[in-house]
Amino acid sequence: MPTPRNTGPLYLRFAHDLQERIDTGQYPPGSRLPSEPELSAHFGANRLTVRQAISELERAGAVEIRRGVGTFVRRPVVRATIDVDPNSARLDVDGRSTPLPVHGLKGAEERTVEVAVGPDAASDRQAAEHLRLPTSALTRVDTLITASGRPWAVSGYWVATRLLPAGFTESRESRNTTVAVAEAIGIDLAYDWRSFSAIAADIADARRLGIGAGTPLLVREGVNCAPDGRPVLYVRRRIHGENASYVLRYRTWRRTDQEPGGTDTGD
Amino acid sequence: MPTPRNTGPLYLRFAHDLQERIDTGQYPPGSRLPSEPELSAHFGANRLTVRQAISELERAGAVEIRRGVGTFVRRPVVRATIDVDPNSARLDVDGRSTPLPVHGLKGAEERTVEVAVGPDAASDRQAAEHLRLPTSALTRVDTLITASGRPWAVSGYWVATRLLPAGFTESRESRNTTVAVAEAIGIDLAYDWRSFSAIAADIADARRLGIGAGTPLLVREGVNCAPDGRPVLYVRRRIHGENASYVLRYRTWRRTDQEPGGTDTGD
DNA sequence: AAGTGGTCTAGACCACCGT
DNA sequence: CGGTGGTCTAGACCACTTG
Repeated sequence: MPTPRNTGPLYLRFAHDLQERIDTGQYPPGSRLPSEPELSAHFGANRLTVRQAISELERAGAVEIRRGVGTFVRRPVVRATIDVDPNSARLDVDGRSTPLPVHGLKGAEERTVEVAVGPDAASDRQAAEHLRLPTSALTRVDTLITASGRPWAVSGYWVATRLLPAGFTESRESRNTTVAVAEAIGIDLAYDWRSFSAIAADIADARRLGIGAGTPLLVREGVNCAPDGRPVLYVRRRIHGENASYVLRYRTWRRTDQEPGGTDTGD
Repeated sequence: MPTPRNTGPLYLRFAHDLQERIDTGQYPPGSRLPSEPELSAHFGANRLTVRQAISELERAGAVEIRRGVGTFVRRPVVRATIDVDPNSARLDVDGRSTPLPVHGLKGAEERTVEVAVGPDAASDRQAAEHLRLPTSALTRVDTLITASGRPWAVSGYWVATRLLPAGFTESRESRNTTVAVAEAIGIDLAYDWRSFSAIAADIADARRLGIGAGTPLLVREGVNCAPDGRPVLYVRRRIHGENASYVLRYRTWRRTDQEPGGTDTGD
């Protein structure tokens, strides 16, 4: 049984106190917490101290703060689920793209945000390593995927500059950037590897996604390779953690039939 | 080019200002930022406001704060990588466990922290749904995996109480809980599905992992099933996001030979 | 002992939301 | 308009680390 804080900083005690009230149903999902002045009076502490406690709950995902309205207990989140076929390494079939089905994501669009040649940040060096090229030989395409108009994910695509046709940097919108790149360079792409990790949103990503710095992001990285096995494309996508879940189904692989016309985002 | 904040709250402007100095190498990785009083004087703002800016950078993972010492620019993190064989759904081969190789994780141990019968929280209801049983019929085993003595991941294992032998709740330590469960119930387990997502550490997990609430966690969920396909075991593991990355290799599947005696954590 | 970050207070003003 | 949360200040004391 975890200790119910009778020691330590006040704001942590208050946070645990409030969390317990949420857990026991005293503040059920959707309900409003007492206002900051009310809690301040109740705990006999300064409003800033109470705010720090509430801030802990918000960072932990337990409450949602609505400015000018109040602080509310969050309901369980519903994630979009993305099926990853553990067995198929092919991205294209018969020249047509077969993006993975995404369930629970509506009205998705992928828009190019920025195109840079020969960048040199941490992720650029990562890409260079994976593609076995110097950063100066790479072009990076950054995109933003929105769903129903709201930011859903940011992605970076790295590919050798010399493979890209001259006009490529002009294309500003596409339904699936991986497929667009594959078509532009005229190479049939297959998966080499993919990886999943979690990071805190840095300040730049936070701004583009309209979330706070430090919000958990699900990171999907991967390399696509040519038929001869040479790595060609490195992708690094950051998705607001609450919005997605990648699923590997090992038994009976079948497309779920809910969400007809499921969005294809290149996942 | 992202806007260099000339508007908005002071603490965000300061945060962007400092982030830019980090990006441009004015404050290189490992270096110390000016102290809070120094920054306070430099920006001409209250120390609390400066602290709020630094707090943004810390949440974004850009700096590390060491109490009594200073605030330092973080170096790139090194993650343990866990290979996921996309093609094999079998957990046991010839009655021996074949856990997945983990690279970069040293001195791992899994210890049972708590055993509960018939719980009823959000994740318990999730488990009940996946196993198609009421929560009252389930036993949950919580474990903590440490690496070199430091917390690495917390896990929950849910299984039908009636399948477990009487003495199972006594076992306090095992090298691999999934295998221990499989042996205890005498069923050969295979993967049904696995999923990856990212969440903010809630207050309970944060305490067990020794991190702050809201820290990004990589969540691996999964169901293991019996040979006849019935779901038997539901696992939900939360790993400090910075510490792990799951990798699916689609080409030449081979065990990497670095990290000999690689730890087996049931991944 | 000196310097660092961590917590807390009291009070003020602002921005946003609903009625 | 009144109530909510968001930002900022000035000042105080504490806990921790290093020399």
